[in-house]
Amino acid sequence: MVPIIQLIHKELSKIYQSLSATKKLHALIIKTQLSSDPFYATQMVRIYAIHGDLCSARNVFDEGSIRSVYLWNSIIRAHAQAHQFYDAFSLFRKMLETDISPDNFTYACVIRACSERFDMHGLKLCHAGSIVSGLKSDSICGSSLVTAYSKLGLVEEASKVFYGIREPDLVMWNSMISAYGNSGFWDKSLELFSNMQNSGTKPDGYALVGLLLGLSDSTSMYIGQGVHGFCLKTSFDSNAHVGSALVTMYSRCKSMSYAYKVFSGISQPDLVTWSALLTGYSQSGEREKALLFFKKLVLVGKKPDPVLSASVLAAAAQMANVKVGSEIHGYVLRQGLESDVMVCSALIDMYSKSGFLGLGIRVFDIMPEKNIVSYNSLILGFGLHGLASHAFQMFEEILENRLVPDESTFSALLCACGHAGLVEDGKFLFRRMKEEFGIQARTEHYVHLVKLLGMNGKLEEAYYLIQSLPEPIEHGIWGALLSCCDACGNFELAEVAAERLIESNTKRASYKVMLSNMYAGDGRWDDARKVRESMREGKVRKMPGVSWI
DNA sequence: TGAAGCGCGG
Repeated sequence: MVPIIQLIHKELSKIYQSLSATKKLHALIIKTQLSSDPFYATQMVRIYAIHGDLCSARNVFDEGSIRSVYLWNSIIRAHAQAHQFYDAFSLFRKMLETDISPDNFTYACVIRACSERFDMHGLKLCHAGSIVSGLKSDSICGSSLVTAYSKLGLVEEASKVFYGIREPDLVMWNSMISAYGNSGFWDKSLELFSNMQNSGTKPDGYALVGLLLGLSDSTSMYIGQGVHGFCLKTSFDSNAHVGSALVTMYSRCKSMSYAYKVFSGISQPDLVTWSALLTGYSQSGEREKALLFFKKLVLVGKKPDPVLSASVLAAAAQMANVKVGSEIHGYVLRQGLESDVMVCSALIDMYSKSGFLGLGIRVFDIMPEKNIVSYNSLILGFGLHGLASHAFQMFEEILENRLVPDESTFSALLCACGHAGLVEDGKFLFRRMKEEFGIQARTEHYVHLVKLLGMNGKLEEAYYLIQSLPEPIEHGIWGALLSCCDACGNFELAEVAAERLIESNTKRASYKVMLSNMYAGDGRWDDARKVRESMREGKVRKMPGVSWI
């Protein structure tokens, strides 16, 4: 090989060097007249994209090289990875007009882009296109389809793609296991995990993380323990991602002692693992511990990132202690994270929940970039302070700024209606959410709506609303009705709600306490005693030890 | 001499 080409290849392997080194290399390639060779053009596009210089990448693509499928793929990917979806898709369309056909890599890239911009229509088109191109049984294309469908909530479609492939490879198995896990079907992902092993494919860390993802409450913790056992046997517990997923799994199952045990067994926990533990403590009510671990992580020299800062701020928000929260605010400022949109949203939430809505508004006003999360935080803040009209003004602003309201936006607005007693506005908003914005109501929305009705003298309407829902009805919804009955002193309905809660076999004691207190308050001591006794009986429950693997 | 599909924390 000519020495200069050798030099270029040596430089190409050092791609993580600076942008200026990349530009020098580019100049060298132009000088040696290699820039029309699609290999070198592809390499330059890739390297410029790594350095975030999309303009130079695009110039390389536009300037005269022969366009191989590699070159097309590299420029489409560069735009897609930078979330410049418009450019990515217009290039893809241009490519379809040329003699070069897209291959499995091209489709994998545009399919992923569709899921990232929640473009169901585009996804179906790309899926169809890949079939026409003869990629129906391709596993690279297939696994990206499985992931994309499951990200858009269509697990059924994902499984159709999966079962259409005769011999799934490792990534294909993992994609489907994660798809089921992400959708909460842990039983199906477990079944697949076992099928995968029977077919002779050895699981890796991805499979285990996918499996652990679906285990999200204490009812499935014994499964999680089984998976944990498997991780120990196969030494996957020392894998950083598996370790974090285990910490998260135990945290979600409200079993912080296990979560901590796993955490302390990881030799070098990264920020994600720390954050999983910290969020676990914060969400299971042990806020002081969350703050303590935040201090510890700063002490061992870790530099919190925006996500971790946001989760410690959430712990402070729960404490409703502005002193703690503003200390963390100071820390965030010193770390230079004050313009991060996630951190700012957490600050808004913390200040408003600590009673300092004005400070939250100030953070909102000066933040350089606002997204739907920051609007949601402020709307919730206005709602909590009884300022429903301000909350609705913010909603208008969201629409004016062409942002898309999400589930949390409506949840916050319904909560605002509840605090201000705006029954008709709340009902209207609930309808708009479904009809105009196509958002399916979730438990939290029903809880807000039931409370809004129940607390404003419309207990029966709330009851009929719950009656109209398909089974199984989340216990939180009946719980909301029960607390309204408690507040209004309606025993008749309270008993119905309590009965349904007991039927649903929820372990939460607070409902029974509420009912028992209601009876006691009315002097119905026998009834109160019966409820108390049933609590004592129900309490003795042992976690069955089962290994599913 | 080339690219790529799957993972944890808000």
